[in-house]
Amino acid sequence: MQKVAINWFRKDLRLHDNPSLYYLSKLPWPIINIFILDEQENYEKPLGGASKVWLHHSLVDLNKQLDNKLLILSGNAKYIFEELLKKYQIKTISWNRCYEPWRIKRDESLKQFLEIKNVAVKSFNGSLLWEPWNILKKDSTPYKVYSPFFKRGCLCAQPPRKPLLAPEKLNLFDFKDKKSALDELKLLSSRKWAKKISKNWKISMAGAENKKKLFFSDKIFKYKNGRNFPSMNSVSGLSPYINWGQISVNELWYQCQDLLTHNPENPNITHFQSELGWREFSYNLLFHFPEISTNNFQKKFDNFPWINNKNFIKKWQKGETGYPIVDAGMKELRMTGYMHNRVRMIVGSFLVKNLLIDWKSGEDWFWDNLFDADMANNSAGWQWVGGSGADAAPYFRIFNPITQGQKFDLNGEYTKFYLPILSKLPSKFLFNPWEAPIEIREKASVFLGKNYPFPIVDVKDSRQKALKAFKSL
DNA sequence: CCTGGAGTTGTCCTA
DNA sequence: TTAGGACAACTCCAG
Repeated sequence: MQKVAINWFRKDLRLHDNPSLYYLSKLPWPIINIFILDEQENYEKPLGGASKVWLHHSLVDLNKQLDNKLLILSGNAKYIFEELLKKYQIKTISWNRCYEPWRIKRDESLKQFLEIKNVAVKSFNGSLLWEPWNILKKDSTPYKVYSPFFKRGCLCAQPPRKPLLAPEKLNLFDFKDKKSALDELKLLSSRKWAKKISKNWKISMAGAENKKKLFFSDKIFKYKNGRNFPSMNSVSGLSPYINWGQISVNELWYQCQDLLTHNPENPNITHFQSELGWREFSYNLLFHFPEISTNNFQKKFDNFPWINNKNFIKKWQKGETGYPIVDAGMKELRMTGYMHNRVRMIVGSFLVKNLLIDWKSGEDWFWDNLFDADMANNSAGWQWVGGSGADAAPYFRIFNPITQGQKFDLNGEYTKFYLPILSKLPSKFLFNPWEAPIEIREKASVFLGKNYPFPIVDVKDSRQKALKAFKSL
């Protein structure tokens, strides 16, 4: 039997700074590169629609980079490896670690199974700057507050791993009896929507590299403040690439370190690093408190009197709440598979604190529609917005969608782009069109209840209701 | 065990 | 028009 090594690609779809692949490239055996669509092993949260679209294009690209020798399969990983063991003498199987609770469990039992079969199993850290089990307080319990987690925990720990280069030479095993092609995974179930949301993205390693270059050459120097303004395009936009590993956070981290040597203590650069720190924090929470993806972190929220009005959920999803900044955000999500961070907070606050809908409904919708849908970030983010999370926003912090619009979308560029129907409205009324005199609305061809909805709730009333409900906990 | 300071992202009212 | 304080109290964390 042919001796081989297997590199199992998961959420590390890149050749550079890939510890697992790098390791195998130094061994004498030809490498079978494999990707397994294993979402059916995660009953609770199978991949969302947008994630599948991103994955599809990513796999096309990765396969190309690997000379068309990527083996793409779908199903239960254990059975798949069992089959491969019948055909090959597998010396080593190696992968980069994932941190979702279901994967940790699955990988553990898989490791045992493979070791019994005399396969050497290796796993590496390819996606976190610090391993969650290494960042603990002095009493060796995990952190629950971001600032000490990052400042004391991360920054005082061993510095992150330095990035690796792509292996110079890869001895790729030519897998002749490919059974499943990418198309059989049916990742593009709705081609029309898939096409629409992919339009603004180059979903490939080259696309990732471009976006990264663009960010580091210029945008990062306005990051700290610019990131608050959705029309400024000052955010990195790297999250989907980070999610699937086309970009390595270690590379980002050390690129920041490099920049910092020429721009010491530049607050824009350190701010971006601290955003990477938030990702670490989310993973830290998910690792130490795996229930956060389904349960309120603060138990008292289990008694919260949510009003799970289905009609409101629908309107929120479609961007028909009557609050332009909220609706624009929800349209951005459906149109591009992405939403600006500032707007994520606004639509999140609105769903939870004005519509009184459980954060899980929001989490589900984001999971299905975001290219960067990531279990750790998504649950931690929503619990933060909802007030039920670790170190969450205090309950009285309720965003006002009118004020937020006026403050962060000053000239309405963002809102008008996603809601062209409002483009002729004077900025004074852009975020509260129902308060505009009827003549002004008519002149701008805005007909409330016809081509743009009336607000579905009153923010003042609903704010008071939310405050009361939170107090009752 | 005790103590004190601090805690991503806001809003509203009042003077 | 603008700046400052109230909003509530609790838990986390380090010394």
